[in-house]
Amino acid sequence: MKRSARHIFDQYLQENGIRRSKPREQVFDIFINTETHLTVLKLYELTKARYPNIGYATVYRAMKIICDAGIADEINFGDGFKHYEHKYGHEHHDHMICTECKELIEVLNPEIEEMQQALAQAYDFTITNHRLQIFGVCGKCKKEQG
Amino acid sequence: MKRSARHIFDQYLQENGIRRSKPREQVFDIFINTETHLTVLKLYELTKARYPNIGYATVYRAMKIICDAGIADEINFGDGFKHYEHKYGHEHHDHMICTECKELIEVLNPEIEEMQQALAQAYDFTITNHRLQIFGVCGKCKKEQG
DNA sequence: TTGATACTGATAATCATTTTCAGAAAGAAG
DNA sequence: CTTCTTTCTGAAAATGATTATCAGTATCAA
Ligand SMILES: [Mn+2]
Ligand SMILES: [Mn+2]
Ligand SMILES: [Zn+2]
Ligand SMILES: [Zn+2]
Repeated sequence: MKRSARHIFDQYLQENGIRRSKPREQVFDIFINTETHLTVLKLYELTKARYPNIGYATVYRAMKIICDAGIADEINFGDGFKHYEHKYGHEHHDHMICTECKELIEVLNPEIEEMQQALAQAYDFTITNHRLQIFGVCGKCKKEQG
Repeated sequence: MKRSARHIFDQYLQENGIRRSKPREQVFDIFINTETHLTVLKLYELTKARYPNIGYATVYRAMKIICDAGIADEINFGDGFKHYEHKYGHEHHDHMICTECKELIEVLNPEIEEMQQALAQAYDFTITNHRLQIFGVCGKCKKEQG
């Protein structure tokens, strides 16, 4: 049977003596029910909309724990903001970002992944993680611009 | 015959009405003679060592222009600092970064580059640039750790 | 119920980068 | 060489995302 993110999270809190506080649960609730790439500000706004007492710092703190638990992943797109996406139950993937409309396309090419491994081996390098971000213009934006 | 970075830079300044000021030339001099990936602070220190009057803000300003001229490239390794590397006269390449000793290995795999193009085409996406950073542990560090 | 301890929201601090600004330098014209 | 306009400079202040601080509050095992 499938272990839910909820279960994984509970177990992580348990094992690390982290309390199941209300504000933390609220951030978790909003994050887990929003399937997009979220910035801290956006996450704060969404949480605040439903749970008006939430504090900005708490969102940062909660997301750090949610990442540590393996539920979320922090992404750096080089725009000066932290972004979060779902990790648990999601395959690794890379990102294609349209610099016009900011659309984000998740892509995965197993061959590219393999070649990175081969490349690393040639240097006796052991990969722990990688980041591939492709920037450009999406089909829609190309049409709109002629 | 080969057009030097110096020539390219002069032409860029000329065409954009940017003056050939002394401090700007000093930063250019240090950058062009340092073949490593430089942070702004490091660049400032190196420049200051030879030209004590240089200001920190001037290094930022000069590097922006040097990048615009196509001589340097700004890299974001996600460590909170801007890094600069030589662009003019250097082939595109990706980076492998050892998270232990911070060593930087420049790599290039033409097949990976091609597959990115193929991947983009499948989405009707036109690539303007990309960033591939591979993090892990280098051979040296693996030995030292047993 | 209680007591130790983790957690909270508000706020201040941090720190790389950017902006501001008054004085200095570049460079075109004469 | 002088003059004049405009760009440039260094120092210092501002910015803005993230982190740390702190006094009061909530959690939860006992
Ligand atoms: Mn994603
Ligand atoms: Mn490089
Ligand atoms: Zn687009
Ligand atoms: Zn290493």
